[in-house]
Amino acid sequence: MSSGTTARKPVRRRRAQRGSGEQLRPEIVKAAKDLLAASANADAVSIRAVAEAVGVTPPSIYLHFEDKNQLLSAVVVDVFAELDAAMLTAGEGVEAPLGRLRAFGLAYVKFAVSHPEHYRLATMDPCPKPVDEVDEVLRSSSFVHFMQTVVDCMDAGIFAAGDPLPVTFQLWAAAHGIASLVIAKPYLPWGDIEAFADRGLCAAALGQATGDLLGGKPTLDVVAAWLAEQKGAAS
Amino acid sequence: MSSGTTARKPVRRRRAQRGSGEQLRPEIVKAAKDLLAASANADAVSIRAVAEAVGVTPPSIYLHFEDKNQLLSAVVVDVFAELDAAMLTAGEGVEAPLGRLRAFGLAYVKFAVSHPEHYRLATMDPCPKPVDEVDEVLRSSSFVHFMQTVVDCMDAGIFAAGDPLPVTFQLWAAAHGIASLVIAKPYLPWGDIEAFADRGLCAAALGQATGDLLGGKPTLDVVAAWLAEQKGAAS
DNA sequence: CCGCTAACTTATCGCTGCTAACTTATCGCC
DNA sequence: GGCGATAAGTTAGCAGCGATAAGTTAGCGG
Repeated sequence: MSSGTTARKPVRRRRAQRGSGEQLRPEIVKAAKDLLAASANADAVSIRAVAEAVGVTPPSIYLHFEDKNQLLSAVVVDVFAELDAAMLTAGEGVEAPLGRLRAFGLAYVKFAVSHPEHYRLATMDPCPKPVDEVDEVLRSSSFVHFMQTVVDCMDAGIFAAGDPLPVTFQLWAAAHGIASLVIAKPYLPWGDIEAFADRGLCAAALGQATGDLLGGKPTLDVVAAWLAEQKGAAS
Repeated sequence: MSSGTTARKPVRRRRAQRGSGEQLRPEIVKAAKDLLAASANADAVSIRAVAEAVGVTPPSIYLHFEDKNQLLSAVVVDVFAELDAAMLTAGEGVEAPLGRLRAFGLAYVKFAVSHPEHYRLATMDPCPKPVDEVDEVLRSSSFVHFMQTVVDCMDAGIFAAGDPLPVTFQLWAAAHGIASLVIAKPYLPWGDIEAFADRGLCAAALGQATGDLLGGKPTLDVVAAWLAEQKGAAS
């Protein structure tokens, strides 16, 4: 009877058409992603929970993913695509390279704060992935777009010309530091998070540019002297 | 027979003295910490594994810790103490405030890279902790020492005088960004990690100081103009 | 209508965190 | 020495986890 008190699965999927077994896969990924977003702690995303959300029994998951890590990796790919879209939207129509860099960074942090569990999974969890993850990261859309903007900044004379990769890493680390710290310790008095992020990102870019001005790798004395000089000139 | 193939526990602790049940607690923490350091993935630290390492049965753990999270929290406290010690050692004898700041930051990143699983547990895992964790973080030794050095930098005129907390947060985020990203994506071509950290930390400090010079919260135009001006003056 | 097989299920294993209930060693005390 | 009291630690077991082996069912070609 339909109103039974047993915990029988309420909704059972119809079996897929003969050739279209693959249609279940994206549904599984979406269910896992939604489950991750809905529950604060990541280990609430169990194979069993995902299976029930999709309306299928747990072993069916393994017809589409080798193990749980592969499923989560698929979720991560999805998350990165979403992040890239958010960044592109934020940078749309911003002509100045430095402005676009800022827009990207702010969008990055904003995305992380809005989807903390997704961001945590994508960037903080020890996710054993396939071999060529180097390429997967370095060629991901968001990273490529970000680095291209760094190149634009170099062309505009904002950063010293050279290999954009280290600078991109530095700015990425700055954005990630803000995002991950705010996510990991949300109870600390950060104040307005967007303002905090803006200040940190601006400082990072400014610091990189200024470091270039001082000759790439300035000694502490040079930095201190320069700061004193600037301070004197400003007053 | 003593050489049987059964998985019988090889070492069984002697029962503790009557009043000294508490002596097991630090041993449990140490075992958990060592286990975490030895195994790459954090969930290899199971109650059963810890119990066996100490030479005790699993339920005995619960005589000293309410649950697994409490045990891990105790490990985190230990880790933070170790981090603070490392930072203090690194800053010892460095008189210049900016130099001490740099020494602290480098020691911070170095510690994180040397003890990735410890650092991950302490700063990246969603650790449900007791109520007043705000105080626990803000009054932890390492944070206090770090912020004091920021104050020293303000007194020395390196940073604009004011509330040291936001600046400390910013610099912490910079250090954490570098540390956590290097830990999370160790396969990326960071180059020499200490150099990368030095550059990022220097840039962060420089960026904060320069941001102050430009009036606290400069607009993009001001920043771009200032950079162009500096560039012109330098050439 | 039949057999093949893709798609999915049932049943189960070994593991986990955790708990209830039991045992044992050590203590002060007589 | 013997004796309860109780701290310290055990055995046995629960529910839930990821994962697998083996069975079942539905749809399609012939």
